[in-house]
Amino acid sequence: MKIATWNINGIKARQDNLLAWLSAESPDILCLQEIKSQDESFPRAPIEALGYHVETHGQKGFNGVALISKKAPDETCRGLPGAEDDIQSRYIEGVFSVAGGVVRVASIYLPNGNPVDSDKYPYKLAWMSRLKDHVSQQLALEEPLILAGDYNVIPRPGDCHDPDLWAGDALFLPATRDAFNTLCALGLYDAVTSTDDAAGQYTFWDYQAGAWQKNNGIRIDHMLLSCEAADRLRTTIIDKNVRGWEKPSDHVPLVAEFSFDWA
DNA sequence: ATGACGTCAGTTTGACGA
Repeated sequence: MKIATWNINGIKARQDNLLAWLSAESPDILCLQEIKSQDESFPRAPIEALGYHVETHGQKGFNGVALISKKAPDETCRGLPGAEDDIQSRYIEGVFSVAGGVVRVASIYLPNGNPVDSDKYPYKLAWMSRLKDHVSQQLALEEPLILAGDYNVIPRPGDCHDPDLWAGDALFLPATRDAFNTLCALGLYDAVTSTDDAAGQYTFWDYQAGAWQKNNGIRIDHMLLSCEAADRLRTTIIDKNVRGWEKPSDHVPLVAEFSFDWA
């Protein structure tokens, strides 16, 4: 079973790229972030025409996440629990039946947090704390759990081209990395570094200043796994080729192959 | 160098992103 995550930076602007990628790669489950669309205006039909089921959690203009899957989830959860007054659409979770049990998959769009002297940074840290609380509950289920998405966290200096440039940024501040490490310390495995610990495995290149051409990238899209999921992980691939397509997203897909089969 | 570049909302320029 192939499970992927991709921040597409606008579903309407990226529809052709998405359909081409789905056709070429045929993932079983794809977690999308930054759909920048309301649920009712999400272009479901052409995706369904490829044989996919679509679950969205959108909002007007910004943010928005979705789950695209070859089979419908048995249940879904929209929004990260723990703050009923949070109206930003950044979390959707689905439970999928597979042979011998279930896999629980979340599409996550963690807040950026810049500028750090605004209320956006405390919102980011509070969101990470809520995520930790939620994940600790989910881990008690002892299920295969896959937390995939744009974390807006550069975990290590080797996950960016020039750490000095990121020193004061919300993606790389010590408090940000501490929160990410605290989350991982619940017992999660990073799919990328578990299979290849090398530096420079970027998932994002800015549109500006020729970042792609200079390979000035960062690794901020991650797939964190419970041990029950990590036991089934076969391979992980960052599909950086997609960054060179026409009208690309600034993020590329992260794809993991697991030894699960549909029920 | 709070800039470049891109998307969205919805009217032409501002908010937001990383």
